[in-house]
Amino acid sequence: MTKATRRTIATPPAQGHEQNARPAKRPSVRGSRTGRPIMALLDLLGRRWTLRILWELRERSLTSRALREACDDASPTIIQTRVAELRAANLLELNPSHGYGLTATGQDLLEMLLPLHQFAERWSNQ
Amino acid sequence: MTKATRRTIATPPAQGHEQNARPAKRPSVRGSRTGRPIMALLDLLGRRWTLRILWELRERSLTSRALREACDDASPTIIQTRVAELRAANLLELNPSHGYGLTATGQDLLEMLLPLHQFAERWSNQ
DNA sequence: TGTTTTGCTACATAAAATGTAGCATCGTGC
DNA sequence: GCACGATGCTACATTTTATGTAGCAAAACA
Repeated sequence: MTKATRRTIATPPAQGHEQNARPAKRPSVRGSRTGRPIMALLDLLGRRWTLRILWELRERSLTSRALREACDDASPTIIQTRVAELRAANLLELNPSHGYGLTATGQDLLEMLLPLHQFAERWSNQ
Repeated sequence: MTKATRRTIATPPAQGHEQNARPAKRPSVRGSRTGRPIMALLDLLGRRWTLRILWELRERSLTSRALREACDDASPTIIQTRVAELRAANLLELNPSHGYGLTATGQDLLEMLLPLHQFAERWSNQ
């Protein structure tokens, strides 16, 4: 691979601390090497099921199994992977009593995504 | 595959017309079968390079090659695939003189994504 | 005319996602 | 104590997707 090397740096791009998460296998984000956090964020959100996971947690926490079911029964492998990435990115946390939920940062992010709901309705009727 | 069957319905989910795009190989969106446009949208945006492509076109049109370079020299195969999907979704169009650019709908969508830039900056400094 | 540039594709290789099964742990009820 | 179910998470073989290189045909220049 001689082109854009992929996913080689930690998440968030300039953090330097891995609080709140066990070591994910690939706790990195493509684009973060450029020093452009937006690229790192777009890469993170552009991975399969990531947006959906955040969306499903928008108004309640879910256990890992419930989250999986909410995501059209996606395979546990990928849900665990995405959840680990999102925890490393400090967007998601595991509360032993309630399951997975958004962090304060994650809620900030989600608020920006909520308008997508209305857009999607318009878009589907075009 | 006995679980969630993937990407079987046209985009946007309820359109019924394929204006503005040559037949993409997979002009469909996972989740659209549920009748929940937001799921279809999250699936579309959650494919690799899709958010990045929209982002790179936020303030100017780009030729296919320029778009590819802007996307960290991603492989032409996937850029063409994503571009075809976005055209089928009526978010992106090809203007023979300027290259690829956002449609009016695409611009609507992008305006919702612009705040991500500031969020990303805060997020990377946490 | 030849030379670029364009949009796009072929195709072999590498990487990621899927689907099934199942492990270890923790709490609850008995 | 000890089943029992639910939880978080993992193994692994198969399928799907992405990558990287090369290159084609058509259009736009020169």
